[in-house]
Amino acid sequence: MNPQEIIINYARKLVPLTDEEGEQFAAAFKEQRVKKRQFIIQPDFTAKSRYFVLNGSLRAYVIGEEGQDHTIQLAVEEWWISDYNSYIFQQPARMFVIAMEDSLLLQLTHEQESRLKDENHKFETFFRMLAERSVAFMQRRIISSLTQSAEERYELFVEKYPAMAYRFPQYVIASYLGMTTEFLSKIRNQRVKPKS
Amino acid sequence: MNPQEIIINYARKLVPLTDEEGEQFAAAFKEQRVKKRQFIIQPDFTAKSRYFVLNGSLRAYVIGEEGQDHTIQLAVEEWWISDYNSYIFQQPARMFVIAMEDSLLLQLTHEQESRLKDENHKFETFFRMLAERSVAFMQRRIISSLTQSAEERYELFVEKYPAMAYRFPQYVIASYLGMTTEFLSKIRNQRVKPKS
DNA sequence: CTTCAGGAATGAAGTAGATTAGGAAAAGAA
DNA sequence: TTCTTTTCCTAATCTACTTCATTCCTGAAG
Repeated sequence: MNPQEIIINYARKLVPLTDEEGEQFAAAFKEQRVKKRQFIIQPDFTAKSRYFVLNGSLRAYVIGEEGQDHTIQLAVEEWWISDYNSYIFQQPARMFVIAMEDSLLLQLTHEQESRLKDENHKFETFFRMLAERSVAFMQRRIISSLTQSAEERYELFVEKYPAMAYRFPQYVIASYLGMTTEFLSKIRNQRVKPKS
Repeated sequence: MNPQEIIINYARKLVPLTDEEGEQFAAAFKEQRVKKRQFIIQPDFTAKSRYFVLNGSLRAYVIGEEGQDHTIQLAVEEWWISDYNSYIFQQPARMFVIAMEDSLLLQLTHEQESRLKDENHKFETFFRMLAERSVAFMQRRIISSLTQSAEERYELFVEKYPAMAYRFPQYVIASYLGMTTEFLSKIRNQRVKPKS
């Protein structure tokens, strides 16, 4: 499947599109290849685009006071990534977004997205649904952080996203789940051992 | 200002509406009075509506394994509240939503919202923007929970929402910020003392 | 006025998870 | 291959925060 087909297919999971609408939608995106460790978003610059991952993986993070990094979002195939606070309000970003592997992305600029939404009600609906899904996703993450222990959060994560749990290095998972890499190491090895 | 004017005014902060469109928008809502401690959403029932607060205050929370409650969302005048995971996907709720004071709400059912979005592109835009703002808001909360200590989270909260910080009982604020009421008490009293 | 319930304060003891510091593997790069 | 960098592990110590237990405070209801 080529990139255009993939993004059209994806969009059709949320809204029905004619072939013509599909093409119109896909035409708003631009393919972008990024190499491992390349940044696509950096603090103080406004995030002009959001990105859809065709293949590869990325990570959004912020740097805390004492230099530790905290993973805000992860993305693999068929996920979106950006600094949304920056993208939505077109304000300077706080986050880094970096490629974890050589990746192929579809870039959608804020302008192109606006144009799409103006052109066709269905595209507006699409982005509304996308945002609502993010809300639901983030709410689950907030609930998890409020109600669960580090170990429970990790188990839930592995259960829901087994592919991610081994694709990203451990320090990334740990900082995504809000714990240190040392502690995650402990949890992982406790889980394996019990062969009594 | 009457309830209709308030909600129209509110909507106009996000999208321009003619007087006629404003009326059409407001007509989709139904006023609802709730008394302190009354539930408007309960686990296992599907959240049929979302609510806009005209006056009063509400709180959404989940009950953890050991019976502690965790505040997921707070709402005062001009805020919205519901169990969004339930509302958006029309699935059984996990949360309680309860009135903290006698309150006056505008209820918008899922059906009425759908009708609005179908009738006029502008309403679809409105709800898209609402969802995007939630995304940004929740992202900030996630960042705060990952990067800040209990004390820092509280200080940020007081700074951004000073009105809420004293309107809600302390145990509510504490469980919203992810700490115990005892610990918040300690933080508060440390902050006041230093008169050296 | 009491009585009672919801909420807040305080302090002692316990613990989940962080920090620190060491080194061992993987995995790239040369 | 060898060198370098990145990632992971182990274990001891430390601390931010929880738990538990008790007392205090306030306002509303009788």
